[in-house]
Amino acid sequence: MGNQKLFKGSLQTIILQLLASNEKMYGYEITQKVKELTKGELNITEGALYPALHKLEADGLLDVEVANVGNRLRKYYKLTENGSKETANKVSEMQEFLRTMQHLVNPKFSLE
Amino acid sequence: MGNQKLFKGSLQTIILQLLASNEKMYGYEITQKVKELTKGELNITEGALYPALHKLEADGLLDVEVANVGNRLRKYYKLTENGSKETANKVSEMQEFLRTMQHLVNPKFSLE
DNA sequence: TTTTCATGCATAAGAATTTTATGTATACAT
DNA sequence: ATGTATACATAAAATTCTTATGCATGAAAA
Repeated sequence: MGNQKLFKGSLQTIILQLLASNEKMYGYEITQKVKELTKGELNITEGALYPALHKLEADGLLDVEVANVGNRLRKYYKLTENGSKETANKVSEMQEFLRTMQHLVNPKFSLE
Repeated sequence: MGNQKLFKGSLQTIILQLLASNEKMYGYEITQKVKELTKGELNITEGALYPALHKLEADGLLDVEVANVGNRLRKYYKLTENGSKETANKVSEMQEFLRTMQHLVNPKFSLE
């Protein structure tokens, strides 16, 4: 953490990209997966995650499927057809953003 | 533009990094330099820039020097000693952030 | 056995950062 | 005259997130 604020605006893209490679996931699973993949560097808070999932669903990018596992509730999310298209767009934008930022922040930038 | 929102939280770091490689700059110059360096991809708005500069100054990271050029006012900003340290920190955080995001968004991520 | 931790969902208040919309002013070009 | 570039500034609104709660199950630790 510490640079958590830098992730502002990238949560949707992260969720979509995870669902592009995992078919279906539920909220808590997403938080754990992100923590694992980033070695604890990024912790998605529930206060950010659940509203984001609801918005993606409202925008038609995700479908929900409620399941009962043991005595616990799970809401599995997966990409809709339109969600897959938007994922491709958003991931491209993210990569372009990363290239741009790297150009600005790279040490060799000092020489230009 | 389009991915402008992704830059949320990175404006301070961009300003500091520019001042780390340019000694002193004024607000309008910063907007033009960023536009040039990113080939128009990133446009810093004045409504974001000026409050950010004032905050960096208030936090003791920047010093101001007012100048008159022609009949126009310019406020030149430069890093304080403490500002240079903070720049190093923030740039490191940014690079760590970029690595993390690239790991999450990279195509090969789908294979993990 | 009671308190803590992990799982699993959710929302609301507040903070931080940005966009959008203005406002002022000089000066050159159309 | 009107627009465009330069140069500063602020205020209202939007966006996105953090922090603080709340509910509920179940296992482990104290």
